[in-house]
Amino acid sequence: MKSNKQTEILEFIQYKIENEGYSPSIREIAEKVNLKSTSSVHHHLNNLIEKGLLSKKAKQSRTLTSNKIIASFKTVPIVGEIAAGSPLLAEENKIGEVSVPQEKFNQNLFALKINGDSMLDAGIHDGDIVVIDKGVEPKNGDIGAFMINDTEATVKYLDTISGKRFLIPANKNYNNQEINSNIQPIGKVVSLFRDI
Amino acid sequence: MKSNKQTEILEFIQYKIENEGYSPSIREIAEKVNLKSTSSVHHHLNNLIEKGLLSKKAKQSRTLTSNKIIASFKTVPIVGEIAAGSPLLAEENKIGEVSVPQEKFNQNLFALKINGDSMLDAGIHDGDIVVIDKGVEPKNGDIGAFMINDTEATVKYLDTISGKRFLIPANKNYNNQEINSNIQPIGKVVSLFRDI
DNA sequence: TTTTTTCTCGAACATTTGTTCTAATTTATG
DNA sequence: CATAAATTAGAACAAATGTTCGAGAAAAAA
Repeated sequence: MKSNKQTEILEFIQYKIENEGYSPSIREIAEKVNLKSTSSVHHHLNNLIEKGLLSKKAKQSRTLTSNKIIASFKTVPIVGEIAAGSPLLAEENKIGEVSVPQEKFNQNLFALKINGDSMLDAGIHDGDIVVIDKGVEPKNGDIGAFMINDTEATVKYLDTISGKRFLIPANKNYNNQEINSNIQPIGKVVSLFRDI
Repeated sequence: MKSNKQTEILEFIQYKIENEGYSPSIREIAEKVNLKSTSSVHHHLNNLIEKGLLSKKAKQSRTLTSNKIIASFKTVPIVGEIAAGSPLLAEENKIGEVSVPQEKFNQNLFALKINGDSMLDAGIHDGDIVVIDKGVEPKNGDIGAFMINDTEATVKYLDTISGKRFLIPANKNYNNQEINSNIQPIGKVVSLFRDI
């Protein structure tokens, strides 16, 4: 009897949930941690629940959930270059998925792979993945995603200069672009991922 | 009968798993999608399984799992400023957690919150979270994390100049720092997260 | 329409599963 | 050592749950 039985049980539950996708039954736990009786497991479970380490629904099978901060995630699609004429989020434009923590997730999120270095001075590099919230209209000073001619998505600063609104790159080698009817805002850039 | 019943069922299962942490029972599904018989649900479940959209263990309750690419994640601790004398990953230094996709996860990962703008030109901003792999020794040209005097963690480029090894910031306002016995490599920076 | 397929219902059944109780055993405590 | 507390075991029970079968209803196809 090396380590604590309760720890053993807790870890098995967490392992099972992470790897199988569902909680073990009491008898499965009993077998795993070498307890001959379901009531022994029951005893430990109640103990763990009292300590606030576990939760479960009474009289319902396999409803154990670990209260350990096991973040829950959702994935949002990553789009790359936009095929001419196709809607932004068309399946053909999808090049992958990126995950965002559930607490930040909403149905308006998607991600865009950055192509080029026009936002380099904002710390947004070629190949970075930016997450965009379609539900938030970019305001002056924000970094937003914009659709140009329905075929190209671009990420730029938005700001007003002398009463006119411009897409403003964060790179001196690129020029400001005045917003016209060919440019539609998509949403606001809310986070960034990079593999180094 | 507006939308497809199977879609309805699938979405309920996914919703339930994501929000409650465990799969619904067949009767719970029946009630939710307005089917009076468990066998009706059973029928649809088998259909969904045949289509490869669901999996379950036979004769075991609440073992439905969605085959939709719901990425699995693990969290790694984020450390901020390092308390003097305490080891890098001491509990007191931990300021949060960040998640990495399971396929990239290994036990050597942890994250560091960037303090300052010494790596600005590498697109690493103040407040960014960088993930560090302790199992990978930074090589020349890599961005690595280093421990200085056992009290401060820093992220810099590593390179050799005239036969000597330096920590090299990505910002002209900061100076190179020659590596001596007070500077220990921690690991290589492998990814970056930013909330905008 | 007729035929076929798909979907739904109801009921019954077999297992799995959580729960409870008492007692034996082990471990800690004085 | 003696006592108390914690742990484990065994059995039995009640409830939840998955499964199956037959038949009817609805929808689709011919």
